[in-house]
Amino acid sequence: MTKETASTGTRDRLIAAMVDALRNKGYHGVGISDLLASAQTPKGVLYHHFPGGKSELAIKAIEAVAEQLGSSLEKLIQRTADPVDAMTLWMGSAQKMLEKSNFQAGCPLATIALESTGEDAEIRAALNNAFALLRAKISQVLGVGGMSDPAARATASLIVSAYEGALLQSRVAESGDIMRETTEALIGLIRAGLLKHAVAGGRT
Amino acid sequence: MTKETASTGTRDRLIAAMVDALRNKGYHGVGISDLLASAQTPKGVLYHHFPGGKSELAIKAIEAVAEQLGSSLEKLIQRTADPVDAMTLWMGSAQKMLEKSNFQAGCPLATIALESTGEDAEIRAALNNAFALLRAKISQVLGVGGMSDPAARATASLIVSAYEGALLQSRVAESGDIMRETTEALIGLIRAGLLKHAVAGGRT
DNA sequence: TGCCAACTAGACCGACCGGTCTATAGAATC
DNA sequence: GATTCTATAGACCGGTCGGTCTAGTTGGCA
Repeated sequence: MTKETASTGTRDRLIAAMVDALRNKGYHGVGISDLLASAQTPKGVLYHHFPGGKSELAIKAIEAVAEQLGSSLEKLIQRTADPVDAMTLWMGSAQKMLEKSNFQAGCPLATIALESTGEDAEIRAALNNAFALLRAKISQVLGVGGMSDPAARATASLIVSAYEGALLQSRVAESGDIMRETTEALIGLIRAGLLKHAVAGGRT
Repeated sequence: MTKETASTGTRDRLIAAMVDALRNKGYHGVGISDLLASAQTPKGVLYHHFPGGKSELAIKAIEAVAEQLGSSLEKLIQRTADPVDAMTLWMGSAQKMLEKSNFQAGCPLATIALESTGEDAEIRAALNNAFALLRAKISQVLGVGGMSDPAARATASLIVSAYEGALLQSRVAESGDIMRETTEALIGLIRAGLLKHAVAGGRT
């Protein structure tokens, strides 16, 4: 899909600008001119690389985020023995990014997810793929940690939900407290649940 | 704050239109003309009732949502003996609304929360109040259920996070599955946690 | 060297954005 | 009955939106 021509640079810069914008203001919050300015690019270039315009750029940005998010999650997992520790680190790193940006930069997927309507079918599909990938990766980790398949799936959904919801609340609170509390409660409960399973032998 | 004049009707209709819009498209996704059309109102009326324009209307809408959300949560609590059951019902009712709207109507607070930037200080303050109220109400319930204060606070943060994150994912998936899984995992873990505390006598 | 494609560059456009302004209708006050 | 205040009504405005179009520039290849 990536064209591998001489100047992938401009294209990548546009995608990066869109990702950044999605993090900070959302899809409808950015204008084309903002994107062009932050990518240091004139207008024609955008429609050369993305004939579908703003929405196509957004889709490519979503796909790029999914890819990057997936691979960074993968790396984290390989580096961390305990899956629950890995999840704690994951939440922590998101919080760190939020705090470093002075509570501006959230998840690039979340904002456009809420802005999208039923008519934005392609955008929603890309987002759904991204979230599904995220859940699958986390679910897989939990499975390795000894959780049954349906339990791992459900817990993965909870983790991603908590992640997004906590980022959202921390952003408007302009404080990391909510995210810290959420992580603490989530991880605590998961550990307690695992312990109980280990003791009770998995009886529900 | 409410003026109690003859025609609060128009004012309320505008607020309702904004709440609806925030649910479905977000703040930047709606135009003034959309709002006026769905409230069946000419332009001058808006700036008569809300001199601050679109953003003031949004703030009033957020406050209205907070109030309504708080009181419906209160009612739910009074009707439901077990606090954890109440939370299950709460998640369930949000899911029902989402499904009934064909996965268009999410939480009116979440979208504008992510769209807002540091410059939208008043909007963020209103949102932060709303979320804080939500967490406080839930925390209080959990306290009644026998949880220690810091644990109740943290768990309340987790519940609100899970609620928002699950709605978000379900919306783009156009399926209630994620929300169902999230609720299942969340409630299951909380029950297990309570059980463990009851058995172990609260040792962490 | 000449050619062609990919890419860069920005002037230009109609539509729509949020917001202001003036005019009017209706109720309340004297 | 005149006046005043609140509310309704919509024409109007400058600015910005996303998008199109044409012209130049560059690099690879025959």
